[in-house]
Amino acid sequence: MTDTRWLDDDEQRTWRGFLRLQRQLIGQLNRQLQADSGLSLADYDVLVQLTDTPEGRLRPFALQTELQWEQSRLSHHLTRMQRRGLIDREECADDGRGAFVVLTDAGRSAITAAAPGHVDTVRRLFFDRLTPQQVATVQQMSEQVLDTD
Amino acid sequence: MTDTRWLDDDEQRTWRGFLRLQRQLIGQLNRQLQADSGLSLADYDVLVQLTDTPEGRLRPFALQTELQWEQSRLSHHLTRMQRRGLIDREECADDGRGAFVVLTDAGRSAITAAAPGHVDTVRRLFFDRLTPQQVATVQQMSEQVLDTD
DNA sequence: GGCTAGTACATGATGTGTCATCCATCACGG
DNA sequence: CCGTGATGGATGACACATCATGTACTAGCC
Repeated sequence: MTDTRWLDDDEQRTWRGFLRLQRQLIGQLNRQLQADSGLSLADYDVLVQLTDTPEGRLRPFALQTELQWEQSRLSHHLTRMQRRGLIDREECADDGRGAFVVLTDAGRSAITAAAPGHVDTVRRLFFDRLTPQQVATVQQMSEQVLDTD
Repeated sequence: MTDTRWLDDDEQRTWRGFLRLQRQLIGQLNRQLQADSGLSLADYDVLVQLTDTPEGRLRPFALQTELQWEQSRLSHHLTRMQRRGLIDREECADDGRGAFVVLTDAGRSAITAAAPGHVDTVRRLFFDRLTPQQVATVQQMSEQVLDTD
């Protein structure tokens, strides 16, 4: 057990800043979405995946790998979204265990209504405040950090 | 109402990458802390603030401004931490409305035990995977994005 | 003193994420 | 056909975050 290399002041500032940045961004995005269209960021992500398919239907496990969510989180979330009428579940003929998640009309109009405002907010809070060089760095970082695992 | 400037593919990748990066990092940090010392990241942050004071006592509103938490989140969280014996509440003589949050012995030993492993993890997952230049960019970014508001 | 704001904090309701666990079904070797 | 293990998915319990609201006290101001 070697000695811990504590974070120096600079590193502390960076780390705290990163945590705060991330919490602020997510928080504001969530509030904007919630206020303007009654959706959460998670709802939005699910709906986007569904609208990206021609039929507006996906197997949950496909959604799961797209979103990189835990399986039970997805299941719970789908239950809540179904209760709110944004999606529906259908049985899967091919696989007796499986199911389909289907976009409802309400779901489709919700995402259609929400998208412009959300994209504007992402642009305003994130891209507009960073230089192209910084944006490129973020891209690199996410690849580096995520791949190394 | 002008037309929405949608995100191009590159921007989409960057944004998704950032979201995923952040979720992964927080998730792993939380799991490590939880597994190794039974604390959450939030617990850890509260305890750090308390240990930074000579007496291990702070007014909740001071904690709030340090952590930048919502007041009710803090209050709920303190209730849970108190129930687990990590902190205690005391009345404040100066201000009849106020209170003090005090570090208990259990709380102090919990943070002492947790700190090395947590710092190691932060280093391993974040700092060790980034170049000094990237770290500097993160620092800049958090300042830019957070100040602009 | 009495009125009015504002501050410090708590609480309840509700939505969200995680863990552990369970059930049904599929795939496959015997 | 029959086990055995893997896969697709649901569920209950619980920790956590947020919103709206409530309570108690302080601090002016008349």
